[in-house]
Amino acid sequence: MELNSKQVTIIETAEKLFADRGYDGTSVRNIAEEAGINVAMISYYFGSKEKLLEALFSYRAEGTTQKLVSMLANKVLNPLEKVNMMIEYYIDKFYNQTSFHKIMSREQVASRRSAIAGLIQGFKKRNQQLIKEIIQEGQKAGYFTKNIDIPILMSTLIGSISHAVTTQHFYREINNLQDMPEDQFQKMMKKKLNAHFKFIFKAILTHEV
Amino acid sequence: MELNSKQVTIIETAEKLFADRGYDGTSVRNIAEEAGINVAMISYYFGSKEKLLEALFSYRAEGTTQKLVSMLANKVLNPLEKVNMMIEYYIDKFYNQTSFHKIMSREQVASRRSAIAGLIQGFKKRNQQLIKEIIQEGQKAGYFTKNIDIPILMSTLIGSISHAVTTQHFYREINNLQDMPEDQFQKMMKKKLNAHFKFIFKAILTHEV
DNA sequence: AAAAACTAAACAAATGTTTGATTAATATTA
DNA sequence: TAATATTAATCAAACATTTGTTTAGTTTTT
Repeated sequence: MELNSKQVTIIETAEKLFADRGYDGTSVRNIAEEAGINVAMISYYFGSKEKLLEALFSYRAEGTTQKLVSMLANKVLNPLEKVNMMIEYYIDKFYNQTSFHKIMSREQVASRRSAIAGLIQGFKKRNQQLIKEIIQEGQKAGYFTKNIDIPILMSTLIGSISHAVTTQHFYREINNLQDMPEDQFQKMMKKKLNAHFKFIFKAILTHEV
Repeated sequence: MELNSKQVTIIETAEKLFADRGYDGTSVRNIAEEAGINVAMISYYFGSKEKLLEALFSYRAEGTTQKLVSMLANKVLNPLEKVNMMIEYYIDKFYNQTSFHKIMSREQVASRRSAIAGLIQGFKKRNQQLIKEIIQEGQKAGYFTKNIDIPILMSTLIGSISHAVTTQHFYREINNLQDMPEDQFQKMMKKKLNAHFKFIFKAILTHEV
């Protein structure tokens, strides 16, 4: 879908507001006001509020799977290095698109918007298939142990990162880090999460620590 | 807060609807209709829709910390056994109160309802403190390694379980398990998650697999 | 008789969407 | 090039519903 600059403005404004207040907690007038446009423009460009959400999903989805595919094709990296790259990729993705992932994490709990549910289902299925291939490659090469439950492994990765990122305001308070600048906090968290998950995945995949 | 049976009906109906459609996606008339009561009864008993949500949180929160405290006090179990009990406890908790945790996981992403945010913050702070004590006990006794990042460890546990439970409809589809009866599916998932997290926690806490 | 529980109806405010008109940009013709 | 026609973009206002809450009265319980 081709988007002009005004459409992008609307989508990105909606993204911010949906992330902060939820889809149902955000009115089209909120979006219009924040984006500095007339309410009618939302219907004019997207048809409806719900289709705006779908447009947002399409907008953010493009190029997601691509990265994983190129990782899989890499012939230089061994399977564990690929897994580590995947971990880095997901952590970066969640931090770089926090607003979008807040919306996504809410929508996937129980989306009454079936078009969105279908899109999310599609991402998940596709990505999980790719990761399965990376892990199976490692198993064939004798790097990884057999009997790895990939859905649960992915749930651990996605669920943990998602939880850590979307609730970081709580962790700032719990650990008295309210005054730490955002970029510094993020840098710290990224580093910690990377080390943490690389350790966990190595333990699970190789049974070595 | 003392609750009569009608108030409990309202709270539990609201819980179900909030979990399925979100707080803002559920109207007081939805709740009234589903609960078979007059709309005015919600204001009459709880004051407002938002205070109903607060009442729901209080209703479900009671006795949560209690279990962890009694676990901590246990003198027979060694620290790793305590950690394993905690894992079992959280997995059971999420499965037994799925609706509530769906609401909670949505609210903690970014709650505009400060009273709720405060309550969640309270739970988290209290529970994390208790778990910290269990782990520190294990470190003093020489069972566990030093330098364990408890917030990230908890994020892994809570985030993963929460994600697995709240998105289990996706995992049914991805793994073609749509036809498996709910209780059988849950039993399977519980078993898998238990084994998975006990393995992970042992690896992190003891550096042994 | 007093208090509590319950109800239908009304309230104002907010919701997503459409209408009908106006302005701006682009294409076509003279 | 200048004038005109056509399409796209923008707007304020109106639309019908739906929202959470309150009122004023009735029924039930104590």
